[in-house]
Amino acid sequence: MPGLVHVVDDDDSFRTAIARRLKLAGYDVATYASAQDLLDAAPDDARPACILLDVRIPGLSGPDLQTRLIASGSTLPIIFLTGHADTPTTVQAIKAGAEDFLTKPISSEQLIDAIERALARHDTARAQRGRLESFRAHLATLTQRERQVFDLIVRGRINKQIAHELGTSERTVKAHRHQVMDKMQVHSLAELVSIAERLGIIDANDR
Amino acid sequence: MPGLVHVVDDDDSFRTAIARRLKLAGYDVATYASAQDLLDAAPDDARPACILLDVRIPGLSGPDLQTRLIASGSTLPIIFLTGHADTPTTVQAIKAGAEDFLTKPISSEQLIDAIERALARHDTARAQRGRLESFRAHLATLTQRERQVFDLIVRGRINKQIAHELGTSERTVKAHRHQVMDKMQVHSLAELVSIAERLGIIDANDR
DNA sequence: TCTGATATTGTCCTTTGGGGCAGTCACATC
DNA sequence: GATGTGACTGCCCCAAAGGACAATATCAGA
Repeated sequence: MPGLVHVVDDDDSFRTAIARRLKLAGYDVATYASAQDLLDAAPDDARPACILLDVRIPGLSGPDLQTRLIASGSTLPIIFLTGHADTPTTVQAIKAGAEDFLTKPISSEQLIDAIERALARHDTARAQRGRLESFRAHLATLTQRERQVFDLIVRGRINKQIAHELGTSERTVKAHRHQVMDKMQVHSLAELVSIAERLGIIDANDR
Repeated sequence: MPGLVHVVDDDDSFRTAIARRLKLAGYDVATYASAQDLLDAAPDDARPACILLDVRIPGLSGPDLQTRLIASGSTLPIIFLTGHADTPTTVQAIKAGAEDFLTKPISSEQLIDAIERALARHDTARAQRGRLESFRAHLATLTQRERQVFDLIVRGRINKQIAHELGTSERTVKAHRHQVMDKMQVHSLAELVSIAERLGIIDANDR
């Protein structure tokens, strides 16, 4: 499946021109006249895609849209494109994770380079997010008690200590522990700790 | 201890002027006429510090110096300062991890804001690096065999499997395992896995 | 009121991990 | 040749974890 490029620009003639160039290069293209149009379309993360975004557009600005998308949890990489770049905006956009910041006019070669990088990054980001999402989903099925036990397990406590800290018996902890391993779909403590670490559950300074 | 600002700029009058302003603001200042001068001085990571760096200087350019410093493992945050900013350079510098990219003339307020951010980031980066360095140092004391056992332990293998994979006995694995726990100075499998995860030793797709 | 989810606990047994004690073997260094 | 280090291993014992089977208690809903 070809990559999908979401083009957001208020200039009709620019949109059609860039869309033609990108389609020629083998990409699927979706165009939007405003940031709000793209938000309304709610592009999915399901396929390799990126956003080609003008900085100065009526209504929500490019950076505004970037902020909204990040807040909504999107991992779509953004390539900014602008006629006139000012340094603070550039710095801010890149710091916020934009894939690139290009100035018009732009050569097809440069543009396609940037798009390829963006699509590649989206791929890895999606894969990574997919794994984490799956872990988080499992984690969400834990009951309160199971979650407490989970937290103590991955911090290296033994059942006896956990039982004491939770004011219950060692046998009960074993039962919860079993549930945790089952629900998280892991077969070893090592896997469980790996996952907890990747989800940022383990504080570096708590031992 | 006040923050230390390394100022790299080939313009004598600018260096002295900026040094005066920074000292007034309560910082320690070291000045360098060229990138090479700073490399020769080999500033240490031991105290809160940052680099205020002109992009265009004779010899090694600002971005060149940035590349060298990153390659050498420095965690000193870099604030670029330039008379004329071009977009590709700005993008590249920020992507490479520069703390900020400012244009001359710069207000003291903006400058000090940037320096404060840089110093704060340096602090956390140093703390984090310190912890990792300590883990790495412990890891380096493991013998080949212990390291093999370590790798298998943190991937969730049980002693029996490790013994089989290494073609040795379970008792021997236990002995190595003991050495590993001892040398890494941890008291639980969970801690060991945490460390391995933070050092990037566990591949996400190996289970 | 009956049901399902959650939390709790017991007994019994097996597997796994941890470690003391003791000893062999190879290899390098002094 | 003595010494030291790393790798290897057996026997024995204890602690911790895992799981089978069984059971009680609470509470929210249907």
